[in-house]
Amino acid sequence: MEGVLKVVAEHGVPSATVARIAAAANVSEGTLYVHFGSRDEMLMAALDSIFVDMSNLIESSAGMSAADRLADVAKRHSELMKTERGGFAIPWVEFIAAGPQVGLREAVARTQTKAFEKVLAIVEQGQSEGTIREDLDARRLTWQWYTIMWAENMSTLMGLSEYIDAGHAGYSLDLLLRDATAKCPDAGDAADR
Amino acid sequence: MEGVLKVVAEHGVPSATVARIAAAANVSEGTLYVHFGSRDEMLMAALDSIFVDMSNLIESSAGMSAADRLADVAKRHSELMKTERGGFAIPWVEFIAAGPQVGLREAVARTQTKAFEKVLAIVEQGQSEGTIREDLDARRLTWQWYTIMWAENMSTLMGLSEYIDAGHAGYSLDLLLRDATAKCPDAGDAADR
Amino acid sequence: MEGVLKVVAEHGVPSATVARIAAAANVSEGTLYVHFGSRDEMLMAALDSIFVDMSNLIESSAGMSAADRLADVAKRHSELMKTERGGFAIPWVEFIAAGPQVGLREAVARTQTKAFEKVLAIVEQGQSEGTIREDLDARRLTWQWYTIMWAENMSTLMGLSEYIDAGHAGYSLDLLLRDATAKCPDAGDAADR
Amino acid sequence: MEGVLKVVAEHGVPSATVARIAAAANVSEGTLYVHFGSRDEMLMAALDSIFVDMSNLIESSAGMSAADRLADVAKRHSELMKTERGGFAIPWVEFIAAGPQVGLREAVARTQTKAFEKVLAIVEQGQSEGTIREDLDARRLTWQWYTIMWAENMSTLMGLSEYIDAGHAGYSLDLLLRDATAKCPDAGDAADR
DNA sequence: AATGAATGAGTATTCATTCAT
DNA sequence: TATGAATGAATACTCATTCAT
Repeated sequence: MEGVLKVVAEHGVPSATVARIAAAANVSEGTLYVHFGSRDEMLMAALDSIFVDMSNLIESSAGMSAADRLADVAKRHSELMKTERGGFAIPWVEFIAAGPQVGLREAVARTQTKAFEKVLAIVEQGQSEGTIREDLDARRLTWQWYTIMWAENMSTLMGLSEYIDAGHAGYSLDLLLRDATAKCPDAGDAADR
Repeated sequence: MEGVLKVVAEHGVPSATVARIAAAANVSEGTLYVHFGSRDEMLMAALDSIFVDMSNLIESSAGMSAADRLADVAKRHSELMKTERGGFAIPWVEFIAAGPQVGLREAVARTQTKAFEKVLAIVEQGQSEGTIREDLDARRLTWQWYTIMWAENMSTLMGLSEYIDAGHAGYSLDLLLRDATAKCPDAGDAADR
Repeated sequence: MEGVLKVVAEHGVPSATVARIAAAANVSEGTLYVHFGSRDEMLMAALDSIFVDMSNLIESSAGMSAADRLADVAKRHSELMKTERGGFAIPWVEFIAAGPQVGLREAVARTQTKAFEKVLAIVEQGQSEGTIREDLDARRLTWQWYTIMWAENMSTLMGLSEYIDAGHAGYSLDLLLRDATAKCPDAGDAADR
Repeated sequence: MEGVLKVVAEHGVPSATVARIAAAANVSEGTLYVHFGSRDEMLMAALDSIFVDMSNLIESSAGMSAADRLADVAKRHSELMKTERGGFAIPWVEFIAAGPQVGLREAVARTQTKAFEKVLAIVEQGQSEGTIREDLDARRLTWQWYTIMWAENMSTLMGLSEYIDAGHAGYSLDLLLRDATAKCPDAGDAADR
């Protein structure tokens, strides 16, 4: 149900009440329970929809080289952060914080893992193409890439304008990608990786 | 009140109800209101207590060189992550993600900013001591350090055991600190920074 | 909701709690909030219902002469006072004295004003019929009539049995109506009125 | 305790909490319970103090003729009505409406009865002096006088400015006192009374 | 005698869920 | 299938009262 997402985006997870979801979806509360077993299921459905958005974001840059794709996805992620409620990123962190009870946190972890695999595929493709250094650990590089995305989420959530305005995320990403695409890494670094 | 932190870590901010806090603190709900004006005040007090813990963590390593201190603080942060409830880090992210409530998010941002200044002071001390490269932007370096800490928080919250077990945070930190302490940075890198 | 009135009459407005109202109405507290937005709305609805009862009382005597109607309404009011909970009069005074709350007092004033107009209409009808002296100020006469009704309410509330049993209200009313219907008022009095 | 009255006057009976009373009296809540057995006892004490004010009002006009005293007391009552919270009259009605539970209403009735006796004494004194017609029933006349006072209380409570501004109470009182002091009542009236 | 911290029952209100229609 | 009235447990907060100091 798309109404769920609208409400989550507008009110946050704790205030996404069944009444509000029903109103947003233009159905009665009872009807919601015909299609979902519980409010948690509705939230899970919203999380799935977030994952679809994430996937689209990651896959929409097909056709570019792997490094360009990583840069492009990160750039569009940054732009998303600047929109009204931070795109799907803010609801996503709210899901994480929804409390360990309902199983929402585990669902987010699963989603994160699936999204990780998608980015990992890009990195591995880059390595097989030869645009990303093969001596790097693909999983490690992908986690480093995510580290930067998470930091962007966190700073947006906290409203740390200095972090966002100074472009620290973009800077770190440049560094990461430049190193990953360098044809001749200096010996010392390469030995460690 | 330390009971608040326990409940926030266990249930998340939205489910940190007054009843649960009272139970965790082994007092009645009414008693809580003798000492705090509202649930929000309780949460704020818990946040303050988190900041004190953060400050202690950062300052307890006095006496070492700046780079060693950054590494030491990060190491103790990592260890904290592995304890029962992730130390103060889990409540801290819970606070951030608590939703655009009462101003909790803003309070967290203020706390983060104060903690940032403490780490920044270490970096600047390192630069004046000569143990940290002076050509680096101290604020940027501090944010990079925090980026890694945040990632550790997030992955712990989500229970991403791969990230934690593989020591990605430690690896990134090594990279960051090695670069920051390098006596003779190669020309290309130095020019950009 | 008539249950509200019962509770107000039994416990007074300050003690007309939602729990008691729900019990009196034989529904759950939650159900009350399906139909009313707040406790204040419940009280307001009860006040409206009181006004309807008042209106019915005033209008049910249609067909008589104006003076007879005034006497009849007062007589039925008196009888109401003697019933279990003083009819609607006790809740009504409870509302007045409820304290400078939500605007309950103002709502009572509006109700009183509307009820006043209904009695005033009877008086004016009597004047145009010629059964009530035209040299009297209709509004003043109506207020005098209400003064007697109020006293009956107050004495019932306080349980001043002497006032009620001795029929002081009926006596004062007789006096008022006899004077109002006198064909040839003595000159001195008429000049003042 | 004078603090009680202050709080009752400021907040009304239902909001006259023990905490507020303690604050107004500059003692701790515990201390209040050293001197009073319960909040109700505090309110009773406040009611007694109201009675003292009432008595003072009634007795302060000693020295005048009985009819003048009745007029004088009523005049000062009117003036009291126009002050901030209607002098003691508003708390008095609030006590009546406090609900039949606590016994406050009965206490008010006793107070009213005692105050009635004081006015009755004036009337009887007037009859023995010869300034008030001896053929009138003293109790009835006193109740009639109270009827007017009550109406003033009620209209003030409801904020019925028309009633107050038009001076209906004063008018009715004039009528009552003129009739009560008339040397030679016309035969018809006298026969009835 | 005076205190004030502690309490627990009670306050209005919200909300996920059920179920007869 | 869709509804929405009904529910009751839970929510944050208040307050009269007690009692160890």
